Amino acid sequence: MSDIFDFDEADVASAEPVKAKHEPEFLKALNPEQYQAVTTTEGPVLVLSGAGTGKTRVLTTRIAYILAMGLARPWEVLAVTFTNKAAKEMKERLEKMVGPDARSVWLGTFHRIGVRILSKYPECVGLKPNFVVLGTDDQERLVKQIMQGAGVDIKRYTPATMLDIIQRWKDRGLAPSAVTGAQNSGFCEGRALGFYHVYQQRLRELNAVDFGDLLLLPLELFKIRPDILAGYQNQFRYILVDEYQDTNIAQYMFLRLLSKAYGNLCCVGDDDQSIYSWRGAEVENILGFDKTFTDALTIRLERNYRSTEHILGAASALISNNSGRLGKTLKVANETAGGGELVKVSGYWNGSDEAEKIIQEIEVQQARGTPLSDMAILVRASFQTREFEEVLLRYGIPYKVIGGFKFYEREEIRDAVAYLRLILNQTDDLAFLRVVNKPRRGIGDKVIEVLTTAAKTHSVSLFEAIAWAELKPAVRKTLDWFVNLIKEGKELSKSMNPAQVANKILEDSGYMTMWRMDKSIESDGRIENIKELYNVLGDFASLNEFLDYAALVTDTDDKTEGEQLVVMTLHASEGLEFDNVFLPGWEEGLFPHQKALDEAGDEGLEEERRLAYVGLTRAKKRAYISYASSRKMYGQWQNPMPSRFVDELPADHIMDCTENAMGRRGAYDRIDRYVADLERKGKTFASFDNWTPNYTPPKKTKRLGKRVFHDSFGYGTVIREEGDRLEVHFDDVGPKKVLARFLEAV
DNA sequence: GGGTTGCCCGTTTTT
DNA sequence: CGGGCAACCC
Repeated sequence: MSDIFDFDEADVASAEPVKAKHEPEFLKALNPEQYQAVTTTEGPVLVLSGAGTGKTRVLTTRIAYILAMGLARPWEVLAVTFTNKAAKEMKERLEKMVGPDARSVWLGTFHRIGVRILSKYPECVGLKPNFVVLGTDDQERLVKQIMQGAGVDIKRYTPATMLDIIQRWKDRGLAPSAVTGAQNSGFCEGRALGFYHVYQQRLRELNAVDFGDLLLLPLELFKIRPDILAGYQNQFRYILVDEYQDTNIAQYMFLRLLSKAYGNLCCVGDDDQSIYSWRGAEVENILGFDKTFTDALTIRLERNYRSTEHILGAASALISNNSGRLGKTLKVANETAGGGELVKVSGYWNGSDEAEKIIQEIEVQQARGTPLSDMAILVRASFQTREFEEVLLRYGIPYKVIGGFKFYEREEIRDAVAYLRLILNQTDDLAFLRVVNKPRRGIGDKVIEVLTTAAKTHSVSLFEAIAWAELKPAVRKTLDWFVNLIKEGKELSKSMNPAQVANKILEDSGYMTMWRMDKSIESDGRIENIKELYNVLGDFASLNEFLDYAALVTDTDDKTEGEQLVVMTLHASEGLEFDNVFLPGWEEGLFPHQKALDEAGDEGLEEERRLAYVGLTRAKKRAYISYASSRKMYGQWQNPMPSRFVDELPADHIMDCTENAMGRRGAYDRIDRYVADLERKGKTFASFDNWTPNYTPPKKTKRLGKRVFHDSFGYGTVIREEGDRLEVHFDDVGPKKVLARFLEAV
């Protein structure tokens, strides 16, 4: 598993590459545009690659072509992706085409490439070898510490927001000294920039970097050391970039710098699939490619090999509502009789109705021959997965929720990794703080304070400070034991494999016992996860090697096993394809998401629309869009309107599958709700013979019996409610009818 | 130092 | 409605 991310260090300087005379056979499999994208090796090239047009094929074939033609040697080619998954896939496909040479190509995520460069010259940017890459939780803790230390009201100005601001600066390639007054955020009375300074300083003290640094620091390095930059510029004859629409400004600067000597930069992407602006991606990179790179050639891949005409027609019409596009017209490469099935659009009464009907349709489709693994439910927000999980469990259908909680972000895994980090490196203060009192050993804030002071006066790490600090006997005993434990682990790691070391340390420290004693429902899962970690560790020769890997990998369990239905967010679906795709929750407020509209206005709306486009274009044969007229969000029933995206779908490509006779359905629904209400109150439901369809259930029965406060009448108890009109028995003035909005819950 | 209660707030997520 | 966190109490 680690081998995917290793590089063969074959950068041996030798003579020029040897050029070949004949075109390789594999070019014959390409269509004319793909052929052009592959063989136009010189100069800047932008490949606008629509959904399903064979972008990965172009990228891998292009590298294979460059190598086969002898235009460069493997280590002179740099290919960057966003995700480990994409890198892995590309590497595997390349290996099939060119054999072991693939291992010498610089192929990896931006971050992985960044680490590789930084590991070679750590001192130039103030790092020591073996620096730590921080996870989000460590970053946030650090920011919080800094802000609290500066006396900031953490509730008013949250560390998460602060960290976000820092990240946006880093996304733009701005070190603290480069942020100008105008770019400083108004956040926290303009103190944000100051915190950024301190944050970077603290990172260096801890010999740590965050994800943003993996790009920012190489850029800094190139600035300070033009000789090193020149070395890389001369090395990389050809640079390729995947998912260019998702790059941020720092990544753009990185690519621009490195491609300067040869100018052979090939970016592949689709502006219509840019869905990550909220984390710093800059659509301008792709929109302005031909302006920033002079003489750039733009090649459009518009032949779609994936979807039917109806799916493509619906998707194209939808995305045509966006302005500021580079413009592509997707054409079906393989025509189907009648254009395939129409996109089905259904309205349902509520979220659970929607979930149930979708699962039923999935069963029908499965019976008709589509394997579960060729179907997917794509949701806008992760809370939507819950409703589907409930139904899937009830129906006994194997499924997998992708994304959500990542393996390496789980508490128990971060803890276990922290133990390992500390064993390898006793100056890792963050790891120390994480595990010193886990399981509880009676080491609290006070002891940490003492250690921090001792560490400062003797300029050592917290772990080393234990030897110097003045401690109460009981604490002394515990900490000496802890020191011993870690040192013993260190000793063992010289002779044992990482899995054995981890097992020993997690047992001896009492960490495993802590979870075994834990009665909560999650504890079994946590123990399982740690066992899974032992498995992963078994693949590594040393702890060091494992930690390098773990820092940049967030998921091991994204792969589905056999016959499983996948449920995931639209964001996570980018780059994937399925026979049948289900797109629930197309409702105003949810999709487009209200927050996207509030925060980014029209831009936000367009990004939401691109997300819808991404979702639709994942489908090969069938797409199902649906919305519910009532949905529980934040514990409250909402009655959203169908999404405007539903209206934007062209009539000739869709079929309205909403069950007819809405009136009847309306009646049934109201009865359903009434029954649900009765059940909630613990009553049984007798018969709805007497029920007229006009019955409207009271909106918020849960206010009954609640204590409330009224400005003029004082405290009281709700005794009856009719919509917003409540009858309250006030302690002082007796029963009164008042409007809910004049009351405060107590 | 550890457990409990009460309050706030609520996207998307890779590395 | 529920999770996460901070203030509060033992």
